Amino acid sequence: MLTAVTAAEAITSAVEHLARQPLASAHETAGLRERKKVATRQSLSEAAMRLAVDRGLDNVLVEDIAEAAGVSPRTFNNYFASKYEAICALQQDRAMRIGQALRARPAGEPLWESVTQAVLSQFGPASHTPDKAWIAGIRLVVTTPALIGEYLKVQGLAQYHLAEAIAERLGTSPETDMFPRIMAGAVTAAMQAAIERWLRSDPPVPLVPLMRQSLRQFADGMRGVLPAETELADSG
Amino acid sequence: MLTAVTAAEAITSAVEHLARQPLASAHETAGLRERKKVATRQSLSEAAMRLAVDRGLDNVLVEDIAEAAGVSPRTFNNYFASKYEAICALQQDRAMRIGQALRARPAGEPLWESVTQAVLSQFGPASHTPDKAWIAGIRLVVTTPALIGEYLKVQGLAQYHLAEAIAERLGTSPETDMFPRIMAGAVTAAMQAAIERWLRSDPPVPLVPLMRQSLRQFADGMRGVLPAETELADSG
DNA sequence: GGCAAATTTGCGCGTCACGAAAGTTTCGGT
DNA sequence: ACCGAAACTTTCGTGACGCGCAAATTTGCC
Repeated sequence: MLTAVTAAEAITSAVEHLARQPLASAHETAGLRERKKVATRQSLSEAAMRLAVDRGLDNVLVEDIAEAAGVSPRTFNNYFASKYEAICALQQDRAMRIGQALRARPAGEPLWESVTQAVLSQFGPASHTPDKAWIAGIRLVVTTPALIGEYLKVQGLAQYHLAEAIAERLGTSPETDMFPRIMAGAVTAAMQAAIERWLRSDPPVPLVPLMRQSLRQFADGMRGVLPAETELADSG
Repeated sequence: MLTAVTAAEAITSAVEHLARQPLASAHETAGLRERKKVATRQSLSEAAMRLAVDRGLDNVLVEDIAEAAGVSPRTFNNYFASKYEAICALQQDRAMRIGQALRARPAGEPLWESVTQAVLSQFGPASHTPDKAWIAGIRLVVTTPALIGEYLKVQGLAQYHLAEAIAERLGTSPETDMFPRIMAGAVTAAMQAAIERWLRSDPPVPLVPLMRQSLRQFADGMRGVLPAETELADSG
């Protein structure tokens, strides 16, 4: 794995590297080959998560995960570069699907609404409180120091993906317009904030309203914070 | 390294783990102990960066870095968990300093201005085009797949730090108000976007104006995108 | 059925992360 | 200036990891 690429191409390629992974949503399509790959990937990811949740991350070897998924340890590494990556794969997939969801929104719709809907669409029906396993999973990821790094990495990559989708909607090129990136950063942060706060909610509340509220706080907060209309800006 | 912590506390603690690292700015203060630690850390980080830049990341062992810094390999791991971490330490430190800079802004100043100044203050004088080594360093980090992950992680942690500083300024608690997190996410993304674009600038341009422009694009972009004033919002 | 391409697998190696304990340096009180 | 405690470094050892390589197996397609 050598390292010569043109600057910002690399990020894109890194994003694609993960984006290229078959999403679970590719269920319907394709031949046996593809379906098996998806299944294996999911198997591994789920096994990793489950084992880590109820046995403790440090007590799970790659070997265990592979065994639980019925493949050789070597195959594990064909899918994931580390057990951390395997554990975060679900988050990864969901994050990637948000970009897709955004592209699928009706053409005329205002960006804000599209983004909101795209995001919310990936967290189930509005009043749905996620099941125990999912909660335990997220909690594990957000709680375990060793996983936080991976989590942040996933979030970061998701930003690029989301930014591309936003740029498409705005009809601008990410090469010249920095706004999509920024917007994506804010939206991603809004999601994270909502999730964290949701994790802390003691009588557990449904996630989606919190998520919606977070995006609303984004909007409302910005209004109070934006500087006066840019007057005749300086240097370039 | 076991893993039982209360949910969102862990992130904070992870942030602190890195934030707690002595910053190079602690130069002036403290006894010999502290100063040596800072020196060693910096030594290691610089060695890692330099070696990676001109020899290729894959041709640098932890052992090499330790040797170049004049310490034992084991000591390297007392400071950094991986060579990637070592390489990104400079970015790490700068990111952390932005939070400090924000806290140091005059009390009455509007948030937007404070943030802008805090950010810009960490990228040198306005017309200063960074030196070759720094450029090569950033390019390496943003270009090498294996380092991108670490970079994103750093950015993610920086967000938390920045968010805390913003929350302080706004006088709200990050526990209940999600806006600081979101704002921090946007600002961080703005910085990244500016840096990437700057890396791509062919007749090299100074970074600071680009950074300023990015923040301006943030503001201007938001104005065009914000939804109509929230009317009587729903569920909570 | 059978060939080409993709995927899985076994093997091996160099590297890594980190616990434990002993050695060394710094600190603070007297 | 000395001494004991605390902090930091080092040596040693180990289990695990990440991945290149090449052989074996499975899948896709005609």
